[in-house]
Amino acid sequence: MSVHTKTAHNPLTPVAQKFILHWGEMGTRWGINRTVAQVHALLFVSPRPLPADEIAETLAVARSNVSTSLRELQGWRIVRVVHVLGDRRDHFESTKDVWEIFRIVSEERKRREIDPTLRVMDECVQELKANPQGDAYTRERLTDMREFLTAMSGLFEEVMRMPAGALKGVLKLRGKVVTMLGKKAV
Amino acid sequence: MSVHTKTAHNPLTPVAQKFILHWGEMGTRWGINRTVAQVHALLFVSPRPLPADEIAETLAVARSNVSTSLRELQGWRIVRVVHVLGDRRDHFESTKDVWEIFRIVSEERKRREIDPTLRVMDECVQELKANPQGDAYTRERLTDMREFLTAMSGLFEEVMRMPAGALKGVLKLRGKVVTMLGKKAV
DNA sequence: CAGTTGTTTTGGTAATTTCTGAATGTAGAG
DNA sequence: CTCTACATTCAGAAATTACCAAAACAACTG
Repeated sequence: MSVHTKTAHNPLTPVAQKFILHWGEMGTRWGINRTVAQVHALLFVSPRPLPADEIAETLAVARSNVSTSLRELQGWRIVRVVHVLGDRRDHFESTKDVWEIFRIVSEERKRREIDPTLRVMDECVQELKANPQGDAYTRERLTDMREFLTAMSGLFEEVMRMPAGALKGVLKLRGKVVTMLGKKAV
Repeated sequence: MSVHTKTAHNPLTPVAQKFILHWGEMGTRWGINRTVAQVHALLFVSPRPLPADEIAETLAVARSNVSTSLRELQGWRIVRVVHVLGDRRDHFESTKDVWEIFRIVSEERKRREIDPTLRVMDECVQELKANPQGDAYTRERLTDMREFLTAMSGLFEEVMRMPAGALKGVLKLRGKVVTMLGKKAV
């Protein structure tokens, strides 16, 4: 049984551990399950794809928990299955490009959370327009909010469409671009 | 006792209710307590500052819960106390400018969540530099991540420094700016 | 086909978070 | 000073969420 131990017993370096734990905490703050975030962190720093059981062992969580987390991460499209020759097990690897990760996760959250909100706001404004029962103020506020979200949403979409290496460019231009925008905008 | 009922029994219009409920849900998704988000939503659409007990009644939650939530919102600096003549009670009002709300909340979250992360990343990279125990790969990944976060953080700060009305300007320029950035960046 | 390996589902438990009601604290009014 | 209106704090109840272990399921292997 444990003759040909496939799981490589890789006991996290202190630094990797530190990173993974912190990433997990951050996850919880942003409404992401701690284990999910930890699995992601582990895959992110891992030089090779890992099989689920190794992840479970390394993070000391239940095998099933890892399975669920991996599913979730695949849903977020930042983790995918790969195969290793001579090993029947699925292995998992994370997207390594940080801008790409950011882009995908942001888009996904927008789709799941902002877009529905926008729809609700539209409905609200619509309903208030249909029968303006005196709450002109509320209507004004909701209209404001809707416009803001629509605007941000659009801007966001454009930015996210930028190629993966683009951030560096933006950063080079930084100060200038922003002050320019600021001036024209005021 | 209930002779001079001060609480004005304002039973939310259907639309306000819809908005408040949705806002509450959204809050939970972003790691913000549902009640906190609801209180904020209520104050946001309310044409006048509201006293805590009226909020509690309108949202049908415990008075103490409202107290806590208001405290939290004041911590976020998007709600403040005001006073109404002839009324001893504290009244609360929300910032109404949507860009301002976004700006403040974003800054606050950055300060509370991104900045500490950045610190941890720095430490990690530092430690890996000190004793490179073979995990060159991890080091590379963490360095990447740190650089990314630093960059985003800086860019973000600049954008957030833009005046409240600036978003409109950005939006007018939208397409152009982004494609320009995109081009120079690739 | 029987055995092996790996994944997913399920039901229940543990941990965390949220919320409440009662107690306590505070300040103006009489 | 005392009474009352209002605000805050806090311990525990209630609800939610995360987690595990076992069972069911699926897919390969020889």
